[in-house]
Amino acid sequence: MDPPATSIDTIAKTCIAGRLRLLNRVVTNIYDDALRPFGLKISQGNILVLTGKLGVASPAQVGHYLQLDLSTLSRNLELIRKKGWLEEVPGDDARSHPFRLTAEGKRLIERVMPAWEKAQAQARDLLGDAFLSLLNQAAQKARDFHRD
Amino acid sequence: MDPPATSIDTIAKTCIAGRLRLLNRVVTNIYDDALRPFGLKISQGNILVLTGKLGVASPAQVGHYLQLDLSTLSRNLELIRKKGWLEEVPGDDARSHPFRLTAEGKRLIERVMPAWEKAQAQARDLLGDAFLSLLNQAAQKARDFHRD
DNA sequence: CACCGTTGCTTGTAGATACAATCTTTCGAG
DNA sequence: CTCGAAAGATTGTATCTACAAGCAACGGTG
Repeated sequence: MDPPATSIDTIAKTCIAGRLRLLNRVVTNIYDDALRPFGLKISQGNILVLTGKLGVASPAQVGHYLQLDLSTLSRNLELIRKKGWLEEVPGDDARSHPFRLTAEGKRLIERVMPAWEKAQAQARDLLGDAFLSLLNQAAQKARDFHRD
Repeated sequence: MDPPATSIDTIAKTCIAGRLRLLNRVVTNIYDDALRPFGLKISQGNILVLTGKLGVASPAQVGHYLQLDLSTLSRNLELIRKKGWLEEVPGDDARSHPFRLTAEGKRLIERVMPAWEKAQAQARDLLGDAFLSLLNQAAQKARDFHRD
């Protein structure tokens, strides 16, 4: 018979958050290493490409799609704006702060594409195709996940 | 014929880091919400349970197993020590700073177990069992992943 | 049109993360 | 034994993350 597992053993061996967070660190580092020559971090890159797809984007839109807290996004956007990759656009509603890619931002994305592809290939090697296809489904589901 | 996808489209639709990071945010929030009544974050919880399994742990050991930068770990450990859940132990080598769980730290883990189980069940529902089994393999592989 | 709740976003504060640089201790070469 | 490189960890700086609180603008109700 197996002896009863302690709480410590159970959590250490099975915690989903622990494994997902570990993987997140490793994979984020792969992309950040690849993009470092361009002064871009993948956290910012993902905001840029989503903005590019939206054309004109609002914080609320981007925050929901990336499941990113608006207070986090607010400060991330300020940094990206300072780098000249995003610009504000006037909105009809005075509360809104819509923004879009600058020409420089679009050029940046083209320039980093080869480095991004190398990182993507490394991540694919590490995780495997089966994992990746389930990752897509899970991310889609998580976008519609709302706490309480 | 499909029109050729732009760099923006390709990255937005396929970036592994983007999806993994989104999932990491959602899942981390699930656990942090569940553990908040105890003043514990899952980032600290994972360090605690690993330390519990090791008995006496070194920063290098924990950093490698969690794939966590030592500079990050150094400051996380200081916070956890201040809360009384970890304590330093004397080491033979004056360079080393080994540590272990305190009695209070062990009690904390027992106390949070039901809340952790609820979060774990929510995460399992969100991700699905197929994903979780691949997550285990990938995390194991990532532990042996070394950059450069 | 005056009030008041809601919406959209920013600020205050705190923890997590990593790179670069630093510091002390240890160990090996000579 | 001395010196210099390596090991083990911390400190300086910057970014990412989220909760709580706040602020200004909108919109409906009377």
